[in-house]
Amino acid sequence: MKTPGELTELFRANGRKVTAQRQCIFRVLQGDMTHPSAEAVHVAATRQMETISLKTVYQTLHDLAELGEISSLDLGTGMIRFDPNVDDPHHHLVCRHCGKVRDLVAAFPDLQIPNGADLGFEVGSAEIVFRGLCPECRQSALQLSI
Amino acid sequence: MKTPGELTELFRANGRKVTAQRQCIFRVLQGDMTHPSAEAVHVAATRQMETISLKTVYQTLHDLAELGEISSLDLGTGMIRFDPNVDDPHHHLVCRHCGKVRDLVAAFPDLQIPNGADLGFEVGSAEIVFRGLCPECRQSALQLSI
DNA sequence: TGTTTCTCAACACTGATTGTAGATAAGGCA
DNA sequence: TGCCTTATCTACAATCAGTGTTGAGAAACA
Ligand SMILES: [Mn+2]
Ligand SMILES: [Mn+2]
Ligand SMILES: [Zn+2]
Ligand SMILES: [Zn+2]
Repeated sequence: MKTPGELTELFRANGRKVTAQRQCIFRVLQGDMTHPSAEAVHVAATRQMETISLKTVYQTLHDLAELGEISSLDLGTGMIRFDPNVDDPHHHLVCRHCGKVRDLVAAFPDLQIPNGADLGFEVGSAEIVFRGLCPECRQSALQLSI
Repeated sequence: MKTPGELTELFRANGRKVTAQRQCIFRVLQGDMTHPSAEAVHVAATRQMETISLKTVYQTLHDLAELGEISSLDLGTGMIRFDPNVDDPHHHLVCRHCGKVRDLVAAFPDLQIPNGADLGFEVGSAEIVFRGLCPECRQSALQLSI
């Protein structure tokens, strides 16, 4: 994702208006590695601007996704997650207990589908999702089993 | 997934009652390779038993998943999909246009996470989702672009 | 500054899934 | 078989993430 300043110019260049709410959301997303849900972005934005509505957050997240500045991910945690890291290709670690999502920057070169196994699909992308327990949930699982 | 007869015994052995509705759902799932949603299972079940309720379908699908006879998949198509194929490990092809899901039976052995890249996660499983266009949607996309 | 067009925020709505509770039926036993 | 206990079934209401609508308000641009 670009910086808030660059996003301001990008929005103007695309005929979108730049409002205080949108700039607030730009700042909130800047450097956020947690893959926040719309709700989480709203909570963080509210700390800077009490009256911002959840709908506005959704709108702006969709605008950013449309411009390719963030990506939206459905990782099975019950809510769409948004990812400002669109510059390096990566996969994801998902905690099956608390839903935490972390980047896994690693190349897995051998995702070639064997001949004939693609059943006629025209395959455009492959995502790998690693599911497990994050350090925090691992810790509490340990304590429970003692 | 076991056969309807075996599932009947399994349910009884687990203290669950075997009803005509449940057996109807067993039959519907038997050999279904489409990874149906609960709604799709309900539609198919209704053809054999007009009055079966959607809630009963959800309940039975959850029971089967709890017993390990089917698995439930969230592949980002908007609905949970159910998979009676729990016997051979496989990955999935998902059509990004119509949501069709197909098995991809192929081993991708090199999914080892590089040392230190797991961020302390205890990784239990890795799923690969291949997204693209199914043969039918590919065909209609072709016709549109001519 | 005035005009146009986009955006804001409140509200109602959707669609998948879950919760509730009384009616009903399964399974065990005499 | 007939009764009893208990799980299950159905209809209905509720939830929850996300979307559609609309009048008020603000940005862009001349
Ligand atoms: Mn990411
Ligand atoms: Mn499958
Ligand atoms: Zn966790
Ligand atoms: Zn398709």
